[in-house]
Amino acid sequence: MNASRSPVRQSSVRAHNLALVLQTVANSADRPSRAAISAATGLTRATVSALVDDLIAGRLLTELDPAPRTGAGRPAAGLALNPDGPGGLGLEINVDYLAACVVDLTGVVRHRFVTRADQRLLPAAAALADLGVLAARAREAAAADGIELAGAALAVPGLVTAGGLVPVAPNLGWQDVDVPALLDLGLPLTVDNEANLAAIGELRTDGGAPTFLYVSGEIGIGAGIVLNGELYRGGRGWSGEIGHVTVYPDGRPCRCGASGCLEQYAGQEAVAADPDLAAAALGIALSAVVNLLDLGVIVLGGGYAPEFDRLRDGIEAELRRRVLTAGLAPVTLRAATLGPDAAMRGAADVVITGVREDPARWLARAQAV
Amino acid sequence: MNASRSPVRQSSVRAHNLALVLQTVANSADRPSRAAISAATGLTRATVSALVDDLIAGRLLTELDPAPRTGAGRPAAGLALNPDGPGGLGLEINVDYLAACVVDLTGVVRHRFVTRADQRLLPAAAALADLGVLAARAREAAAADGIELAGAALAVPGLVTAGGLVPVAPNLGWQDVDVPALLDLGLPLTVDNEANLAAIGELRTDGGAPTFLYVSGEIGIGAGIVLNGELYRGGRGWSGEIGHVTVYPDGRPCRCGASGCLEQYAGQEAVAADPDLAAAALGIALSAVVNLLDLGVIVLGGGYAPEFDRLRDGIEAELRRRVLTAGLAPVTLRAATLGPDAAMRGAADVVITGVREDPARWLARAQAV
DNA sequence: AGGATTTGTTTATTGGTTGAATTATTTGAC
DNA sequence: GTCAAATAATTCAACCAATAAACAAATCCT
Repeated sequence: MNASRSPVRQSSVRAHNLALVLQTVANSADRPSRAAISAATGLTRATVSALVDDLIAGRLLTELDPAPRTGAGRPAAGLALNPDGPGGLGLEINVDYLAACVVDLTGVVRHRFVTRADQRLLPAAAALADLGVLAARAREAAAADGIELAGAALAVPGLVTAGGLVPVAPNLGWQDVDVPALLDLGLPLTVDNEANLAAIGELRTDGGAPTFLYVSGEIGIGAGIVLNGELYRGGRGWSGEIGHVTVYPDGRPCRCGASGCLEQYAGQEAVAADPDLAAAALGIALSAVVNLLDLGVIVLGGGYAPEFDRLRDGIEAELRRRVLTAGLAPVTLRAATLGPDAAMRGAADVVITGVREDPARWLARAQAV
Repeated sequence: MNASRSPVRQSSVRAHNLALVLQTVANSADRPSRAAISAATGLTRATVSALVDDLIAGRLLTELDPAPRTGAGRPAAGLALNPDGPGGLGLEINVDYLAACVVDLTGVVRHRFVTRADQRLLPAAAALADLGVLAARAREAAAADGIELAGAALAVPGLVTAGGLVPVAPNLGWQDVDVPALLDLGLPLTVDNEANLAAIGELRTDGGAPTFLYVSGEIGIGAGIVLNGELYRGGRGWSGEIGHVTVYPDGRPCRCGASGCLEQYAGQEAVAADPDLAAAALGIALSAVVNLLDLGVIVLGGGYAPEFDRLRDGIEAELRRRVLTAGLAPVTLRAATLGPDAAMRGAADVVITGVREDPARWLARAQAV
C-alpha cells in the first residue's frame, strides 16, 4: 500500500544503478572486472563502464593491478572499494568510557580512541563535550590519512527517538537529552541505541544470516532485531527492550515497576550469582522471541559473550522445549564475534553503509564541494 | 546491504510511475483529476496523462463524470479504480467451513460463497478438491460481471512455507500438504497463514496505523505482525506463533510439549472458563511483544472480538504495568472490525494489492492475452 | 462578449540505457 | 614470428521515458 509512496523517480535510475554497481563490488570476494559486474548485474558493459567512471572519479572505487585470471584474452582491470574514499565516524558513550573510531569505506578500522571515565558523574552536556573533543581528534587522524568523513553515528545506552533525542538513558542518568543540539560536529549525525548498533556491527561481520537477534547483557539487557538484513527500530524507535519481557509473572520486582522481568534473572549480577537461573530465564524469553519472529539465529553479546559456554546448554534446552518449530528447523545460538567495540563499529558501519547504499548523494556532495 | 539487490532497473521507471499514479488514485478519497495526481506525485501533467492513458487502456482506471469542484477553469475528468478491472479471489479453509470470495479492484466484495462442513474428516486432497469447486463457482460469478481474476490467495490455519507447502496444520489434521500441487486453479496462487491474512484484511480497513499486531483467538492463537504497512512473515514464514509464548513457565502442560503456553490460558475454552485469567495471560504475552517490537496498536480478532469488552481492562492493566514505554506513549487496544471473513478478505486483498503495486505486470499480461 | 483560470495535449529537448561495431591486449597454434 | 581466437573495455547511433513550454479546450467572472 505505502510501498512506493516515494515522491517520484524520474531519471534516478542512475542513482539506483550506481548503488547496484558499488554494492556488487563490495560484496565480491575477489576484485571484479567491469565485465564481471556486467554479468552479475545484467547491465550492459557500456553502462557499467560509464557508472564505474563516475564512481572512480568520486573516489569510491579504485582500479587495481590485473586481477588473477587464467586463459586467453585481454586482462581485466580489477575494481575494489577505495580505502581512501569517504569514511565513517563511529562514536559511543557508555557508563565508564567514551570511544570513537574511524572506519574506511572497505570496513577497516583505521583509528580508534577510548577515554575511560565515569560518565554518570557528569551532566550530559559535559559528557558530550568530551566526546566532541575525541571526535575532533579522530577526524584529524582521518584527514591525515586523506579520508574525508561522510558522517557520524553515536551509540547510546538508552531509548532514542527519531530526531536523536534521548528521553531516558537510565544507566547514564540522562533524561530528555537533545544529543544533536549538544554535539555539533559539522557532520550528519545519527543517534541510535547501543544494542541496535551492536547488532548492525554483528550483521557486517557475520556473512551469514540476515535475520537474527542480538542480545546484549550489561547492567540492563537490550536487543537489536535484524530482519532481512535491516535493523528493525519499531514504530517509535524503542524496539528490543527484551530486558523487560516477563519471565516469571509473580517473580522478583523490577526497577521498571513490573515484576518478573528478564533483567532480574539474567542481568549482570544475576548471571554472576546463578548462571543456570540466568540461562533458563534467557531461554524462556528467547523462545518467545523466536515464536513471534521466526528467527534462525541468536547472537549473545555484551557481557554474555564471555559467559557463553556457561549459558549455552541451559538456553538451548529451553529453546528446544518451547519453540514450536524447533523440530522443523533448529535455532542457532552463537557468541558475538566483536568485543566491546561492537556498538562503535556498528555506528561507523551505519555511516559507510549509507554511502554504499546511496553513492549518488555522496557524488553530488563531493562535486559541490 | 542487500537493499537494492534487485537485478537491474533500466527503464522500468515507467513501471514505478504507473504504480505511483494508480496508488495515488486508490488512496484518494475523492476522484482525482490528472492535474491533481500531478500535484500529488510531482510528475508532470503530461507524464500523468500518458500514464493514465495506459491505465485506462488496461482497464485499471476509469474516467468518471466531472468531479465536483468550484471556481473557474476547464472542468476536470475524475479518475477512479475500475470496478470491472481485474479482481482477486480470496479463499479460506478452516476447521468447519470452506469459503471463497471475489473482491474487485476497488476493494468491494462482489461475491461470497461458504460451505459448512467439517474438514477434519477429509483427507487434504479431498478438502482442496471441494475448495476447487467453490473457487470455480466464484470464478464463473466473476466472469458474469466481466471481472477477470488476477490471482488467488488461500488462508490456512497452520504453518506455511514459502512455496505454499503446509508442513503442519494441527486443527485440520494436515501434515506436509503441497497445496499448489493439489489445488490448480489456472491462476497464480498464494498460500499463507490465516492470522497473517486476517492481519492484512485489518490493515486495509484500518486507515490508521501501519504497524500493529493482529491476534486471532480460535482453538489455537495466532498473530499477524504488520510492520510499516507490510506483513512480516519471518525467516521461514513461521512468525506470529504467539500461542506458544510462555506465560507461566511452570504452568499447565501444552499439546506442543512445553508448559505454560499462552494457548493454555487464553485459548477458546480458557476464555470461556475464566475471562480474567485469559486477559491477564494475554496482557503478559502482549506486553512482551510490545517491549520487543514497539507496537502502538493491538487488534484483537477471531474469537476475541466478541469478548473484547470482557477482556479489555484485564489486558490493559498488564500492558500499563509491564510495557517499559507505557508511560511515554500508550498502547491502543481495539477489536477487529472484520468478522470471521477477515482472513478470506485479506487473501483477496493480497491479490488486488499485487495488481495495485505492480500494474505494469498486469498490463503486460493483459496485452499478451 | 472578453479576460482569467484551470485542465489536458502536443512538441522539442534531455538524460540514460541499449546494442552493435570498434579498439585494445592477451594466449595459443602453426 | 606471425596470425587467429578470446576476452576486456570504449565509442556511437538509436530508443525510451520524463520534462518544460507552448497550445488548445472548457468553464467562470465581470
